[in-house]
Amino acid sequence: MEFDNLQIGPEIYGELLQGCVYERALFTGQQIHARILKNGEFYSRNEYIETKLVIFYAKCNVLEVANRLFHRLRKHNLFSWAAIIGLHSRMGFSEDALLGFCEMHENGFLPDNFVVPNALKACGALQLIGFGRGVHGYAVKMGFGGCVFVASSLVDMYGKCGVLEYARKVFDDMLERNVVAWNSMIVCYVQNGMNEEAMGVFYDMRVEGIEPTRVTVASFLSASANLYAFKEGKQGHSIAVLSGLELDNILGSSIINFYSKVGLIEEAELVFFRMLEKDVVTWNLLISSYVQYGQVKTALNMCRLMRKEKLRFDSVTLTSVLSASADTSNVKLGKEGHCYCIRNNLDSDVVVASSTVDMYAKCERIDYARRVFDFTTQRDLVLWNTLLAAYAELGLSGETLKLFYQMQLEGVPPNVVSWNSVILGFLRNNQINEAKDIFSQMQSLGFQPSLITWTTLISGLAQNGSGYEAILLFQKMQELWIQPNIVSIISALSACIDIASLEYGRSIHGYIIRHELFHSIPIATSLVDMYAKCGSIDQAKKVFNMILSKELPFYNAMISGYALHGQAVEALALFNHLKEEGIEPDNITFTSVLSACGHAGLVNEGLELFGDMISKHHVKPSMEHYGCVVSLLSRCGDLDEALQLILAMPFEPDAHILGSLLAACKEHHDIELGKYLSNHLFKLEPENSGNYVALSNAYATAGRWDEVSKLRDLIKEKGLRKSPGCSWIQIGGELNFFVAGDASHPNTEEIYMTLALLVREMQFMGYVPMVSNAEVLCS
DNA sequence: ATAGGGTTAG
Repeated sequence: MEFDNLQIGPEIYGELLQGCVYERALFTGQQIHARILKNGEFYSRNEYIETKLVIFYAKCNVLEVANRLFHRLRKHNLFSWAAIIGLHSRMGFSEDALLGFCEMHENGFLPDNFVVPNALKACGALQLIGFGRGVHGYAVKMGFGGCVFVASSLVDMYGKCGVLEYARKVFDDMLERNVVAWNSMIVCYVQNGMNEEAMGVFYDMRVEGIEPTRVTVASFLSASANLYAFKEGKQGHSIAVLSGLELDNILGSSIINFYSKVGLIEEAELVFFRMLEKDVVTWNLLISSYVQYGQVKTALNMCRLMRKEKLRFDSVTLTSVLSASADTSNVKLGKEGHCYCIRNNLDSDVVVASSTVDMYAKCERIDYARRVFDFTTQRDLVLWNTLLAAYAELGLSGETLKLFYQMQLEGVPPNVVSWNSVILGFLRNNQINEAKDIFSQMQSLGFQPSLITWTTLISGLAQNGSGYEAILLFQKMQELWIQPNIVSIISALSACIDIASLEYGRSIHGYIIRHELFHSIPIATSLVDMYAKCGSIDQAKKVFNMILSKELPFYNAMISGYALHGQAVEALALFNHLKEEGIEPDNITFTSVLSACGHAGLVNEGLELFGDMISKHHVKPSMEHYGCVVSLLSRCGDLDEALQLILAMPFEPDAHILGSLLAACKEHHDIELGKYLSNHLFKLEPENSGNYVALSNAYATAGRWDEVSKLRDLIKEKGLRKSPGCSWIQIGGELNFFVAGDASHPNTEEIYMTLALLVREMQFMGYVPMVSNAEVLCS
C-alpha cells in the first residue's frame, strides 16, 4: 500500500502512539516514530505529536529517549511534564522527579491530581516529610483532597516517612476508600514494624467486604511472618487460594517467606515448585531458608539449579552463601563466595560486607575479617557490630573497646548489641569487674539490658567461677520481669556447680516444669549436668531416664555425671549402651569415660579405651584425654610412664595435666618430681594457690614440715587466698593442705583453729561445706 | 497510588 499518497494528519499518528502506550508496544511505537520523522517537520515538530512521543517513551520506561525528546520540546505542557515526572518517579530518580515538579510549577503549569501522586511517591522514597507536607497542602488547596489516588498516595508517603499518625488521619478522613487505600494503610503499618496494627486493618477491610488483591495478601503475609503468626499466615494463604489470586512472583514469595519464617520448609518448597515464574527473590528465599535451618548442602544445590535457570546471583544470594560458610566454618566455600562478590561488584553492599567479615571471623581468620572491614567505604551499625562481636568472641577486650570508641567517633552510635559485645569481650578475657562496670555504665547511659545482655553476663560469671553471683543476677533479672528463655535458663543452670547451689538448681528446675520447658533436649541436658555437679546423681539419673532422647550431648551429660561421682561401672555401661544404639561417641564422651576409669583405677580398661578412641573411632586425642591417661598411670604409681607420656604429647603441657601428676606425687612420696613439676606450675599459674597446696601435700606426706610451713607462709605472703574470685575449690584446697598435716603436725591445736575459721568463712560466703570438709572437722 | 528476599550479640 502506498502510504505516502494518503492524507494522514499528525493527529492520526498521535492516536496510533496512544494505542502503543496502552499496549506498552515499544517496537511498534518506534516504527511509528520512524515514519513520523520520514514525513518531515510538519509531523515531527508538531506539538501534539512531540508530546505524545514523550508520553510514549516515558510510559515504556525508556528514560534516555524520553528525556532527550522532552528537552528538545520548544514548549512544555501539562502532559509532557506529567509524563516526565512520572517516569523519573517510577524509575527511582526521585530527586529529578521533584525538581521537575518544582520547575513545572515555576513555569506556570499547575500540577494536577495525576502529577501529585508521582511527586508524593518521590517524597516517600526520599523520606522528605517537609516536601511531602507541602505537596499535601497544595493538593488540598487545589481541591484534590477527595481524590482517592491522591489520598492513597498521601497515606503511602506518610508511611514511608514513618509518620504513622498523619497516614492514619488521611486514611480515616477519606470519604470513599478503594482497595489501594486499604492496601496502602496495611503496607504502611508493616513497613513501620507495626504488624498487629496491619493485621487489624486487614480484618477491618474484611468486615467492610472489600475484596483483597495480591498486594493485600502479600502484605498480610509479611505481617504474619514478622510475628511468626502461624494461624494467621495459613489463613492468608487460604484467602489467596480462595480468591483465585494469581500466584505471581511477589505473592508467591510472600507465601514462601511466611512458611520459611515459621519453619515449615516443606510447605515453602511446595509453593516454590508450584510457581510458574520464579525470579531471584523467590530463589533467594528458599536458599536462605535452607541455610537458616542448617541444610547447607541443599542450599548450595539450589544455587546450582538457580544458575541453570539462567538467573544471576545477587547480593542476597551471596549473603546466604557466606552465612552458610560461617555456620559450617567452611573457609574454602567462604573464600569462593568472597571472590565471587569481588568479581561481580557485590562487595560494596554493606550487608555482604557484614557477612564476609562474620564469615572470616567464624572461620578463625580474624586478620582477613579486619582487612575486609578496613576496605569497606560504607559502615553501618551492623557492620561495626559484626567486627565487635568477632573481637569479643576471642576475648580481645582491648580491641573491642577501641572499636567501640572508634565507631562513636565516626558517628555511628552503638546499640545494645554493641554493648553486649563489649561485655562479652571482657568476660572472655576473665575481666569480670570490667564486664560488670560496662553493664552498669550502659544502664546509666539509658540502655536497657536485653535478655541477651543478662544471659551473657550470667554465663560469663558462671564460666569464671562466680557461680553464686551469676545465680543472684538470674534472680535479679526475673525481679525486673524479664522472662528467661531457653538459653538464659541453660546459662543459669550452668552456674550451679556444687552442693551449695543445689537449692538454686532445684528452683530453676521448678521454673522449667511450671513453664513446660521440660521437653527441650538442651534444657534436659543441662539439668542432668547440674544435678550431677551439685552432688545429686540420683536426680540426674531420674531426669535422664524421663527423656527419651538419642542425642549424643544428652548421653554425654549423664556419662560425665557418672564420671564425676566416681561411678565408673555405670559410666562404662552407658557408654556401651550408646554404642549399641549406633551413636558414634565423640571426644567429649571419651573424656568422661577415661576420667571415670581414672577415678576408679581401671587402668587396663582406660588404656584400652584410649587406644580404641584413636584407632577405631578416629578421635584425635586432646590435652584432656592425655590428662586422663596421665592421672590413670599416676594413680597406679607409674609416675615415670606418666611423665614420659606428657613429654611425648604433641602439645605444650598445661597447668592441669602437670597438676594432676603433681597431686600424685603426694601418694607416691616423689618429692623430686614434685619440685620439678611445681617449678613449671608456679610459672604457668602464679596466682593459683592450688599448686602450692599440692606441693605442700607432697611434703607433708613425706614428713617435711619445714617445707610445708615455708610454703604456707609463701601463700599468705602472696595473698593468694584473698585474690579476687577466690573460689570454693581454692578454699577446699586450703583445707586439704591443713588436713594433710594434721596427723603428725606438732601444732595440731592451731590447725583446728584455722580449720574452724575457714569453714565458718566458707559458710559466711554462702557455701555449704562438702562432706569431706565436714569429716575433717569431726575427726 | 499500594506488594516480596539477605547481615550483628548469649
